[in-house]
Amino acid sequence: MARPRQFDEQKTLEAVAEAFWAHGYEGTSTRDLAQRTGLTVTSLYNAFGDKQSLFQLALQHYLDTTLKERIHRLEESLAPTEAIVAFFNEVIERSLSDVQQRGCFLVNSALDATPDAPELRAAIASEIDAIRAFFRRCLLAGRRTGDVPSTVSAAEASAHLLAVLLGLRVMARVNPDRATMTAAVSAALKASGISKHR
Amino acid sequence: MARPRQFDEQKTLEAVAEAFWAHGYEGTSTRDLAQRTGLTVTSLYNAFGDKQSLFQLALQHYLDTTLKERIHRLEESLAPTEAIVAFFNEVIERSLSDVQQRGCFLVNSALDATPDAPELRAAIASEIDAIRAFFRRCLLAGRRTGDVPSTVSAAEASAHLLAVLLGLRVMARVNPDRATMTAAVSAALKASGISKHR
DNA sequence: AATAATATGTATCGACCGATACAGAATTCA
DNA sequence: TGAATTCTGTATCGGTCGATACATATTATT
Repeated sequence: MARPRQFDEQKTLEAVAEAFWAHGYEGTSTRDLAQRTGLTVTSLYNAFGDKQSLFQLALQHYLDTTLKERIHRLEESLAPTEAIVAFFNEVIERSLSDVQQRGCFLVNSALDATPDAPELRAAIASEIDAIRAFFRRCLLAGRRTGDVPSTVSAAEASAHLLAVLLGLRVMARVNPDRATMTAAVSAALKASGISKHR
Repeated sequence: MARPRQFDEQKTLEAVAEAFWAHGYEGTSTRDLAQRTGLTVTSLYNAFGDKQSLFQLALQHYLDTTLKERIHRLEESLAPTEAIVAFFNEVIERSLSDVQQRGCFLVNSALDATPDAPELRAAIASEIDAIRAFFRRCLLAGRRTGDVPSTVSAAEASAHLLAVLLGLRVMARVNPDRATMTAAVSAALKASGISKHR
């Protein structure tokens, strides 16, 4: 028994995420967000709470629609080793096609999160570990199918692949160069017992 | 024919760097810097220019005294492959011993630098490439001494090691875990033809 | 000692920050 | 239709931001 919201919350969170993604938490004002979303500051506060919770909601929305979607889609439609290869390929293509060179919202947030926001840090750490878990599942599944030699430690290789992925995202932000990125990925895949050709 | 400066510029830049390192550019106010250095805002502006140039000077000071010093020291005193191993070991130990979990000032700055600061981005990209050049020199030298097999491409392996290093720095900021870090480094070193034991 | 030049400290500028009070518009339920 | 409830827009709050003007203190040169 009340007036319904006159804007699309999902679209709004996407616009908010893009603003935070490009300029960071401190570098984005609530007025910027209002202009970017086409709403008023009041509506934003009314719908999503204060700036901190708005940031977390936008980050979560980004993760759900981008990262988790990617993991789920690749893991379901491709063979284990192919899923890992495709994952890296998508990250590279995304990094190179973004003219704003925003890198990864999650990684940006990881470095933007100051020590005095422990719950945010914990949430980010959890999401990052989910990526590692994805690598680990693929590696173990690949071992069962015979695509990954049993001499490769899943724990070690998944940590290794995660580090390379995070490193790629830093490169994407500051200097996205295809040759460097593909070289790094190629070496990492070889080390994990995954042949390059897909 | 004038009054000499009554503070140590190097010490001041170190204090400034630590503040920016921990809280980022936008998250550190000029008043924070004044309190942290024990100076007045006026003195800071008088000696170093505005906030932007103060940031760049502090970053440069950090790089000269930490990163470049480390590269120079290791490259001069150790065998090529040992220099790489020692480099990663130092990074891991530093990451784990920092209770503030600040990660790497250079990497933090890389992600903090917005797209509308191209000269800063270029400077950061240049510094990052210097790390890759260090890896490359070590790999090529290691090949000459026979410690690195000639089947390892120096271009590919240096990009790979750089990605792992940057990834480690992200991990250090959000969740510094020794097991994950050492696993990632161990796999990367093996892939580069560098035996783990030092 | 006189003078020129620089450093320092206080006070303050205009702009922007996050956040909210308040009133009016809009919509659902009775 | 009437009333309760929620949303939206304007205006504004106190605080902090980066930056600077100004006066004073301090030092090197003449």
